[in-house]
Amino acid sequence: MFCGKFSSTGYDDLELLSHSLHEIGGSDGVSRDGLLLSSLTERVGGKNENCEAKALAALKNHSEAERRRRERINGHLATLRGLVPSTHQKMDRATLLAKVISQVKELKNHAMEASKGFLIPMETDEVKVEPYDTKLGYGCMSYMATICCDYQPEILSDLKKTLDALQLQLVKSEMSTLESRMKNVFVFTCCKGHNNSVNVEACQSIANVVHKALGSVLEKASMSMEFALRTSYPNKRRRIC
Amino acid sequence: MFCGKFSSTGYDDLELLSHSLHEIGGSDGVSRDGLLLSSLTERVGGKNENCEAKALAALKNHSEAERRRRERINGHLATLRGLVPSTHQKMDRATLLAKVISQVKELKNHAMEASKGFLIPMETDEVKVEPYDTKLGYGCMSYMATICCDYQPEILSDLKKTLDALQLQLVKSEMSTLESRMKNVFVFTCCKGHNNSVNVEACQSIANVVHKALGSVLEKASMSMEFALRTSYPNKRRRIC
DNA sequence: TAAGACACGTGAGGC
DNA sequence: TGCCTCACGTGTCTT
Repeated sequence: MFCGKFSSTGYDDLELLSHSLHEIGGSDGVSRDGLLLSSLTERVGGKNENCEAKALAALKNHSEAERRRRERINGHLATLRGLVPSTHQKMDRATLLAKVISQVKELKNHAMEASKGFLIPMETDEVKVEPYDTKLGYGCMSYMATICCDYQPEILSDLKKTLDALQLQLVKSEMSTLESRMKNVFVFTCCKGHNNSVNVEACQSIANVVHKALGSVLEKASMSMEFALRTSYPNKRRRIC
Repeated sequence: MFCGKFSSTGYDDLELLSHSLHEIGGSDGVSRDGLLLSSLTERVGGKNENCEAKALAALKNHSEAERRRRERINGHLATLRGLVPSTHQKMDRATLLAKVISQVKELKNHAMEASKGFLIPMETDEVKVEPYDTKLGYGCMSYMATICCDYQPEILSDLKKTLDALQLQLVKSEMSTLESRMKNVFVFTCCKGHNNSVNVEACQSIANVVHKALGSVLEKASMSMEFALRTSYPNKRRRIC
């Protein structure tokens, strides 16, 4: 074994090292630790003593550095475990990483959708809930819900209450009013359950519930509008333009 | 060594195994592989032959399974390397994971912001660009830009053109008009450059550019509004309500 | 040279 | 028992 040009400083932690090596040694009686130690002890007192000590110290440093590296990586993995939605924390490393990958892709899709353009309210009243993004994949499907009707001040709070009550996982929510009309579009997702597969029926039923809820918001609005028109004004007013 | 109650099927891949062991053996002449093989060959012909063979085969299986596991994990890591924004693919495993963590948190914040509520246009004209989310961290800062003014049909296309031209990384874009007023709010981010640190000056200059651009949109709008008022109508019209 | 990163084979422990 | 996952120390290559 070649030791190189060390400036031998004289310190000697051989004993300590051999002790720790014994401690961490395997249960096998003829392990290589034994080999190392014998080849070490038979030279004690020789001119290679420092050399061997250095090598051993280097080995110790090496394994400790490796341990630190492992700890760093595992720390990050633990953080990721906390970031992915999971039923329980028992997940093997590969599965965790796969989940992280799908999560990142999913979120990126959401971000893309969230930065899409404007919307213009049309003349006809409308409530619809339809599948929005089929290319999402990764056990996630999204719906776009639209409500378009005459603008009334109280409809906003009605709508907000309804959405809050449904506890949807919103991706985007856009509202615009134009002339006397308003249109609100929001996108929500139904992501996979804990069995990792999309529960299509559940999603569809959620979509139906949303549709119903929006329908009653619209109905309430048009009823109060009708009432207002009947009692006070002969015609629906529009902004003069 | 204890072998247990194997049903010895008679096959013998000892030769193959020892060959592969030599192949993967370290450069050290007295490695434990040598040890294993000697303790193996000296018993050839004994009643423990099958036992040893089994043990060796199990060891081989084990190491191969471990290799497959490593490959699986590394495959996922490679996928993640492709998902994080990076200048070059040379990245530490720990660094990669750290980046993934920040990316996930970042995207989650975006998703949260994207699902936030409504906005109401006020009476006074306004253009502002201000830091939006300071808790983002992870080398990412976001700005919220607002423009609020009288509604005019052409302002929407002006605004859209302006935003497209600036090529901002939009998080959220909300527009609402109420009475004759409109308000548009959008959130955009300036994420870290390739040196992993936020270029604060660059972000600020982008914010300034956005502010300027919105300012000219507003100016154009108010000028055309003024013109319309002067030429056609004595008073600004509002929807009667 | 030393320090860091990765792949490897292996022992331990959980079903 | 076998199979699987993880932690460990080490060899090797790169900077």
